[in-house]
Amino acid sequence: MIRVRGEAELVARAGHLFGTVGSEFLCAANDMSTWSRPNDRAAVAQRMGASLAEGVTVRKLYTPTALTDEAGRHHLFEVAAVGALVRVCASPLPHETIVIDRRVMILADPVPTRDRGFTVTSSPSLIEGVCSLLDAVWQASDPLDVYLRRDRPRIDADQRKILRALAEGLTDETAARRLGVSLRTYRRRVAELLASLESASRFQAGARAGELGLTR
Amino acid sequence: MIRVRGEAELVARAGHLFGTVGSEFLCAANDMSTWSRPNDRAAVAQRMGASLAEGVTVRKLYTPTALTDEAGRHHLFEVAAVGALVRVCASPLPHETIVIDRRVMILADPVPTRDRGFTVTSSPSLIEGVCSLLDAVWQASDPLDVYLRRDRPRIDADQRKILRALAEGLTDETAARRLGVSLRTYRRRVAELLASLESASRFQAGARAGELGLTR
DNA sequence: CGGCCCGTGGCAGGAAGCTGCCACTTGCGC
DNA sequence: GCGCAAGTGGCAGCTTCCTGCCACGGGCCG
Repeated sequence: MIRVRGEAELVARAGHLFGTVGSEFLCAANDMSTWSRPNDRAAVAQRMGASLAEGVTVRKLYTPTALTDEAGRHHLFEVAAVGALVRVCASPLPHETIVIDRRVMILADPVPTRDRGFTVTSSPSLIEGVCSLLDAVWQASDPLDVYLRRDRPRIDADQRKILRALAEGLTDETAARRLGVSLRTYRRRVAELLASLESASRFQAGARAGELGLTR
Repeated sequence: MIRVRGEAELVARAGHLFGTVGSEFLCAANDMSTWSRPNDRAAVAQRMGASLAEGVTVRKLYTPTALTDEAGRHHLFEVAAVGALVRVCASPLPHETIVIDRRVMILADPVPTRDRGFTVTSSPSLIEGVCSLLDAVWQASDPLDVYLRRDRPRIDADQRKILRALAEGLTDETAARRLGVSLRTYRRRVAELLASLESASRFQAGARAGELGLTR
């Protein structure tokens, strides 16, 4: 377990670790303040793209802070586009945490003091402990798209009726009769609803609707 | 930072820390397996009571596992009764974590291997990092009473996999292949899931699952 | 060993859901 | 009137999903 001061020293002493990702890259932080310089960030994105191509899982956990500035949003969309899993967490994450292959962990001190401190460790017990916590936070967080979709799909009164019928577990036939439309039309409506919820199956649509609180 | 093996050694080398709690005692774990012997547990409860009387904040975070056996339930109610804050977290916490006054941290290895390993550290950066994660999980968790009030279906790890496949909008065929079971078995599982969610249709099950936050 | 329970998987037949096609109505503007 | 667009409903054929039935392969117990 070592301590370093400043990004420069971190890069010097642990930078090589970023090039040797084997299977998993995990990162949790408030925002993108660490790799503040655009070219650094671009380099990171590029390397990440290469890793993803090799089958590495990349998970990034940020708070809404990361979405406030345009650069941050852009970066997140970018990494999400190349296949990284991005989630947004409601609680603050002042200590940026990076875990590589569950073998090395980098823990940053909060907020960029002039020379930010970093703790680098490879202790399995520490890493596993932190990872299980990270996993717990991860589970409790929203995927980027879900977070952004919050209250996005516009659902009108008619669609809401369909939604409610579906949520009650009615068969299409029953629901159609209740709504006073033909089976064909009802199903058309359901299909439209699935489309507006961007879902491939009724279950998925239900899940989305439930997450978004549309069923209550 | 030191490593110890077995509860006995932990008590010998770090036991004194439990007596010197100044302001905060934080504990997160799957269940009560650590202090498995009843008299130990009673002693812990007693000391905790004393601490609480002195104005110490005690926060305990457990998973539903801790509530499965009668002894665990009892212990949790007991500590909650004397003023400890108890919350229940949906994600597993295999590495028991104890933090005292944000100055000392004990990280346990998972599951009682014969001689369970413990990592004890007083590194501020590590502790603060872990604490911010713990706080994040804490925030996302339900207080014990809230948790108990909500009657949610018990979903095990296998069912959760099914749930996730469904929530992704996969067809049964794809999902079955991914989970490595036959189509028949997969559908059996889905049917079981619908039953445990008391749903008549997949949409309804999705909606329930979404509402209960089971899809993340 | 035989008998039993349980979980699994294949199969088949049926139910439910999906959608393209077309015909019909309604409403609007020319 | 005609033409056009949009919404509806019936039909058909397809896919997906549901489930009862039976066979097979462990474990477990007497």
